[in-house]
Amino acid sequence: MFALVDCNNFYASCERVFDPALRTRPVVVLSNNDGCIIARSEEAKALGIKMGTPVFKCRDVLRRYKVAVFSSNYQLYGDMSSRVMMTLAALAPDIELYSIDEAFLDMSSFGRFDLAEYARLIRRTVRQHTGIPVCVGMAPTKTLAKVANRLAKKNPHYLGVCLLNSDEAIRSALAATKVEDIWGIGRQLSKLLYARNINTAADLAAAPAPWVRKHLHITGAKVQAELNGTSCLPMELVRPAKQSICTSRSFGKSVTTWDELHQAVATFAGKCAVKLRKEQAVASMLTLFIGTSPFDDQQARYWGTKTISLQYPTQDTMTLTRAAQSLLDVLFRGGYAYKKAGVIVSELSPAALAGKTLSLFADEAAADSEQSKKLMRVMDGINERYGRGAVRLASENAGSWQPNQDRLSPCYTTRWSDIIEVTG
DNA sequence: TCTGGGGTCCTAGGACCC
DNA sequence: TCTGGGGTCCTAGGACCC
Repeated sequence: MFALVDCNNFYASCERVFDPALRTRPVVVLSNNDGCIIARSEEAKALGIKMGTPVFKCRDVLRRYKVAVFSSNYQLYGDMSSRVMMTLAALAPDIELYSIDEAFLDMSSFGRFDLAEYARLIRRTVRQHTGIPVCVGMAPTKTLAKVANRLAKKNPHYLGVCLLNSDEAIRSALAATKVEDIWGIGRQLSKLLYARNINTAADLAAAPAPWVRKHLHITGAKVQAELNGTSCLPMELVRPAKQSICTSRSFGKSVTTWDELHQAVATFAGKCAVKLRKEQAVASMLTLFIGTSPFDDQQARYWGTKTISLQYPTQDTMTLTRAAQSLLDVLFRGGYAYKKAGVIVSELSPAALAGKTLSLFADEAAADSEQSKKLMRVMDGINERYGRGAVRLASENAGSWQPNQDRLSPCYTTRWSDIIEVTG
């Protein structure tokens, strides 16, 4: 048996934990540039506010119903997430951290427990330790546990727990689930399935396997097998090493000058370098992309992307920044209103192995120098202690490209200065 | 006026090898 | 007239997830 524990309306719930006055108000959380709605409390959902709606399209509703609106505060959500996960890890030994607000638990060794009762215990404990409401779905495969969790969320009388442990329970759960609500079946595949009159999870489970293999490929075949009770997706107890790392942002205002774009690109490359060092990895490739708004029909459009392979695998801020900026020199075209840019580092390998193979060309460095490593350690140490950006490259400048974040809540759990009242 | 960010996996097809 | 068989690697693009 697998359990899927999923936090309810996670970002909205995080904001609520620290402000009881919000408990009776609808709450929404916005995307990075305060552009779209990416999390909604139940009350906000009831107002008809859809996931991903641009804020400017629902401004009236937000105002009329006094909806509490927040910029996204990933420091807060990340910290709340680790509290939830630590609580779960104490309740079940084998846990897979699936996303910021979800975890799978391996329940196979809980045979002598009343699973429904244990699920309720999980729910109570997480609520008590963190203030975050969660739902628990349990079933013989991960995909069925997802189905169960969704039912627990949707039907209030389940009281946040749904256990699928009999053929009968599984059958009726599958019949009550549309194909588009199955984990692994997205928009395109749903369209294909509906066209074949395969409408529910029960229909998909019963569809001819060769047809599924041919049209939904190997991933769809696994989904079908999992719906039929054959577990194909094992627990991943250790997080696999990252294959790529990306830092990208939409700009608060359009950027037209090379200078400002240069600053943004340096900042994104610098953030990638920090993430690389946190991952203890080095990168061999770097990609830069820059572009105009895809929504603005009045302005000329441009989208440029270019990748280079680095001379040697690196995690050095200056090396990566120089590489990104050299790509910008190639990609930049004057006369456009740029709205977005990003840096991706890829071909990652463990930093511990870097430089262990000799360069073919003896006079070229094959890895970051000791000096570079020392400098990066010091930079990271200072920024850890005094806050992000306390020390940085001069080229990483703030500018009008910075995203809007007008409604940011305090970092209640990670920053003293945000919660200490200054009384003079 | 105003539209997110960060990932993974799979497949098809081309280029190339012997 | 008749023109093989069996592979690998790489990349772009599409699909999915949260």
